[in-house]
Amino acid sequence: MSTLYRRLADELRAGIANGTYPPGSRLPSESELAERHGAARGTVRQAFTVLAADGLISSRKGTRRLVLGPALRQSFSQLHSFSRWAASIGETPGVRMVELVRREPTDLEAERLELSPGTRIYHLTRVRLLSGRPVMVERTAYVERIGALVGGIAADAGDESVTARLEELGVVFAHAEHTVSAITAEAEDARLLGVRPHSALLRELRRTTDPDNRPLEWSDDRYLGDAVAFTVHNSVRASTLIRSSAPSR
Amino acid sequence: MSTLYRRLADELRAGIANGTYPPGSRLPSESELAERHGAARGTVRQAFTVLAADGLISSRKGTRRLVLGPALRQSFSQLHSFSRWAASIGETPGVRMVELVRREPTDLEAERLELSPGTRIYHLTRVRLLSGRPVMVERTAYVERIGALVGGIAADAGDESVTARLEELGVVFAHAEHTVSAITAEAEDARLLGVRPHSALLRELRRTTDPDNRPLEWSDDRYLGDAVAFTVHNSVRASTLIRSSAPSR
DNA sequence: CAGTGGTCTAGACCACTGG
DNA sequence: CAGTGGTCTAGACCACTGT
Repeated sequence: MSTLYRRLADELRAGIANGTYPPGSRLPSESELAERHGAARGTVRQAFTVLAADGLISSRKGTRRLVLGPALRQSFSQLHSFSRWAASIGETPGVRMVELVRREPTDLEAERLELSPGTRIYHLTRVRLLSGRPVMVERTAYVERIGALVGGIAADAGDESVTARLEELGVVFAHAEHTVSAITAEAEDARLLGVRPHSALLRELRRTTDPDNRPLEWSDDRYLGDAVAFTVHNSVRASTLIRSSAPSR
Repeated sequence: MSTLYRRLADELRAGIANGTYPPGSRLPSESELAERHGAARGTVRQAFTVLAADGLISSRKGTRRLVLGPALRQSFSQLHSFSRWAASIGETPGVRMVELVRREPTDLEAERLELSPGTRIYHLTRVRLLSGRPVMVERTAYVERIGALVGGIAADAGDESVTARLEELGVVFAHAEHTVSAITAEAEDARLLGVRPHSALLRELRRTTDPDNRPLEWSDDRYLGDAVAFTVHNSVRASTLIRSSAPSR
């Protein structure tokens, strides 16, 4: 379960968060940490790699690692689940169910979910609330296997997190691709969110896959323009951000 | 310069791009690659780490690594430079100079650039074009040291890339933080981009720092809503994406 | 110059996959 | 079951930093 390098990373992360290693300070050297924990240098380096991937520290040959700042980053699961994200920022998540149907996929859905001809999908439309205020319209297509589970969940769970329940049922969300663009509110968007048509919305197209890269869901989420922003850290060494020439349809 | 693990990573990346390892196929095992190149297994693993960070492959205990797809990812420098990005998608970049001034920073600029009291900034406003069409308004504040160089560049370079010239002059851009949100076009935005006021724009706030995390520039870029989208790959293991509760001012 | 991180080697044991 | 990736050790040499 918990490995040594992960425990070292957690300890360092905690030290950054609690002020032991404030932003701008230097972390202990690899050899010092290795000796202190009775670990090999390579293991300590694995721990540092985790923190660097989170944008918490930077490193240069010849000097100890520099602390950049406390953890702003949210975990994959917070990014994936609206409910968890809401909880992490101290807001109360809410849901207004709009529709759940089982139907034939559109061409776009079939392509993004890599469906064989003839298979069906479950399509869920909901309005998500933060402390009672509508902030996002969610339109998600689930592959049939997952959608069958969603049917049972969404029916009775009220404002519960679909993501959390699916994970309890053994569904593993491993990778996601998020495409963010600006869009003008359509009539239905405006009605569901309680804003004027043509208001500026932030659109997130999300495709989530399992550990073997098999698609699980494909979602078109539209946020109020002033309700949300997405932040990315990148560096010369590691980056996952792409700027593409146009929103993918 | 070029290290063994980077050469291995490049070779594997090329194999994925040219069809030797098509999406969905499995890569050679660590031990096989190690033996074939006379390298240690740890070195091969370093190479795989690079590809995984780019979202090109996934791995699970017990099976060979899976090829996810060809490289969609753009490099840090393409993300950082509009001109390089334009070139990478086959468009001709253009620039319309609006203003370059040396002045006192606003409070926000002073904070984001970590300025000492009394220092000044250079503020550059430009309209960026793709194949002659205005697609983005760029408003960038440079720290004084960099701005002095920008003054010379922007004056005579025409449609040349400021970023590329700064790098030739020895400025090293190492980290960046991008925050993306939706915003309504203000009067000046609408005029510069040739759209109606209140159109939906995609706003990118960008803060770029050097290898020691010292701020170099802080920019507010506003794209036509249908001109651009940002895409992020993330996974349970590595992610750099944040969803924050509100646009940072 | 001593200290540091970057790279690389050559082993080891384990948990997991798939036939 | 053999093969694979995940973790970990214990070394080594180098380039770079800061004094």
